[in-house]
Amino acid sequence: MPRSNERSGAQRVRMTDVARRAEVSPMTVSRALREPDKVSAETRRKILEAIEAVGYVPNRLAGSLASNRSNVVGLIVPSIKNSLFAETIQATAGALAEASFHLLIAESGHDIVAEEKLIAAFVEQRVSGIVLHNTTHTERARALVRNAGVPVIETGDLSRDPLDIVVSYSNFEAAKAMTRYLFRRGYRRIGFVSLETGSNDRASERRRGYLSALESLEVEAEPLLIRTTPPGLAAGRGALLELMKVSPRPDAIFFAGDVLAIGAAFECQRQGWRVPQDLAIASFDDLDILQHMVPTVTSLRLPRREIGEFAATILLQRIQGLDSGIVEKDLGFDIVQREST
Amino acid sequence: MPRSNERSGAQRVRMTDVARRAEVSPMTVSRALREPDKVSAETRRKILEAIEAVGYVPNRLAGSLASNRSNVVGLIVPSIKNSLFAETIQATAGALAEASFHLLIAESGHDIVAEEKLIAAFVEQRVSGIVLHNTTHTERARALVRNAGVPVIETGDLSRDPLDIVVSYSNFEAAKAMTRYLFRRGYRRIGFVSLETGSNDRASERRRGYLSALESLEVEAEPLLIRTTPPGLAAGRGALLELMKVSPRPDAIFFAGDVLAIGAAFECQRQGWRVPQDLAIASFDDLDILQHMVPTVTSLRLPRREIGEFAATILLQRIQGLDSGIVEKDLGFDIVQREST
DNA sequence: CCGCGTCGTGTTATCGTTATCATCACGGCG
DNA sequence: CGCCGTGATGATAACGATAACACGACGCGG
Repeated sequence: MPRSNERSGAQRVRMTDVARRAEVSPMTVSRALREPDKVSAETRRKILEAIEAVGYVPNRLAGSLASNRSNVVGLIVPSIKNSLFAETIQATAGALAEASFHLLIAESGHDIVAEEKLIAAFVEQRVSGIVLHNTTHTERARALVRNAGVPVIETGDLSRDPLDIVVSYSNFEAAKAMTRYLFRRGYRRIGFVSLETGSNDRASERRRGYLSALESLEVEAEPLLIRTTPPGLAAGRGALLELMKVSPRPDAIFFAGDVLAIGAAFECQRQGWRVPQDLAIASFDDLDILQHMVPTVTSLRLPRREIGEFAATILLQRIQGLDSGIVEKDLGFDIVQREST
Repeated sequence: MPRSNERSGAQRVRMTDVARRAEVSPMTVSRALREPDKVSAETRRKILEAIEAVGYVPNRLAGSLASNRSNVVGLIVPSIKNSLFAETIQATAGALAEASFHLLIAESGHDIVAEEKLIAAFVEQRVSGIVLHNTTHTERARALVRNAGVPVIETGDLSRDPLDIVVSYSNFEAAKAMTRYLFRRGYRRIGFVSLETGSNDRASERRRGYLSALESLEVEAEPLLIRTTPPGLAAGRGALLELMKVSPRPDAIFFAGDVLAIGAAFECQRQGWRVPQDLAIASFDDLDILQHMVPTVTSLRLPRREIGEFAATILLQRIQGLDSGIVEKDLGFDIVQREST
């Protein structure tokens, strides 16, 4: 029964058409494309010529359906705009591209129910792998990926209860290390600013790290020196102003979220507070800009690129059935000391 | 003939299984999911119950193949890391998500041959639309999308020779307007820095705009005051230093690329050059940070979010066959004056 | 000189949906 | 009272590829 051919100018060329022109069976065309070695040189030549001549573009939907394999990987981040993720995404996409895999990207906005829906959508698309930046998920989401049997990589934090594979660094340890570093530099009233810890597991891990460092240093945590804010430059500035109202003032502030430290550093300049003499500033993510500011800003260097590459590599291995056995990869972090502390 | 079921724990549930359990035909299940109105309330209830019970997840690969429609849109940007694109991507993804469409994202790295390959890959995936940020393409790429009949939206610049639909602002006009604005502010030796103009059509349009402004102002362009650099903060700094060696010095510099102005502004601070007294600085993209710096930086505000939303909206209309007839949408730009000029 | 592994290719069934048309029960209306 | 539109459902044939097996030709060893 013929079906309506809705798409306007689309010249629909099938493998059969190529086969007819090359005077072989469709199966041979299929092989010529996927396993060229299994086809004689002469036949291959004829087929490639035919493909060129008729303008054939393989239909991967059909291919994936028949072979039960797809060359698409799904990736979900809390926010595409966050430059922190951008580099990881770039690295992931790059590594996947080499294996002709593509990336379906979506944004969960820190909402685990939204994440669940996106995971469902990805499973419907039969992606062959999923990369997540959150480490907490709805029960339904967990069941979904379990039943689908899709390999999943979590990259936001080392998780206690991984879905499958984890490639990350420890937010807890990183925050702890930075806090201890500040103490070692002589700062005693160390303020801490993080993003809202509610639905953001990374933020709360960082806060835990800060508190744990203080405890190990036998410094009593001061609630007044701990703040949470929304994301953004302006919020960093706001948090700074609040903290500087506390008496006695903090002598250092550790900004544990995205661009907060940058907003704060600018405000210091505006207020005429000297950094680091009047106030030391430390940041979490080592954004490029930190090493260009005046003064340059101390921060944690996170293995953003490495996380992306590693995630892609492991995923590809799993997809190709070569189970590396790796369940958790801790890529660590570095503290980069600069003028601000 | 039974086929090997490679995927490990994947419980493969088909529509048929749901149908059997709900005691209806698969077709009714299909309808219950896509056109609920066409199924009686009672039947629908049974079907949803069955879906829940057996844990059915529709296979969109099969669905798309059969219906010749997909809910995936491809998007290609020169660089994912570029924050300029991030906001547009976010807006596009958001608008598409509302219609249950997803975004396949890839990076061309300013290489039109790479772009061509990506377009081919997207067509193979049978995406139902493509969003491109470049406006120059290989002939093969043009043929590819033409034959595939896929709607394409270009967003990088208003193009003279659009592939299909253009949603953007004019880089030429924007650069021209900013240059004229600087002149109006009293600056007479206006330097210009852009990214390499070779494969980057936007960069060369901006340069044309700068030159055109000078010409209209009857100011002779000075080759020494015009530079191109690689992207990045350090490059902006480098360009600044080069330009400040020219004698007589420029009294203003217009940085027409990504984060160049930011790097330069920091270097001014470091060198003790007062902005804007010793040197005025203007930037192209209105990144958030510009309004937080000290001094705040004048820039062009580009409709990044609007471009993304509009692109998605138009694409969806085209996909749904409601041709709006819009071929080019100029979303304009604003000059935001701040302390640096 | 025959059996058998290998190479290149074709045949057939299938992947899991959806489009189209057929069917059937029902009810209003002339 | 029978005709016919309407609403709900089903049967069947695609969609465009790939997996698995079949098959003939060929070369090699015993």
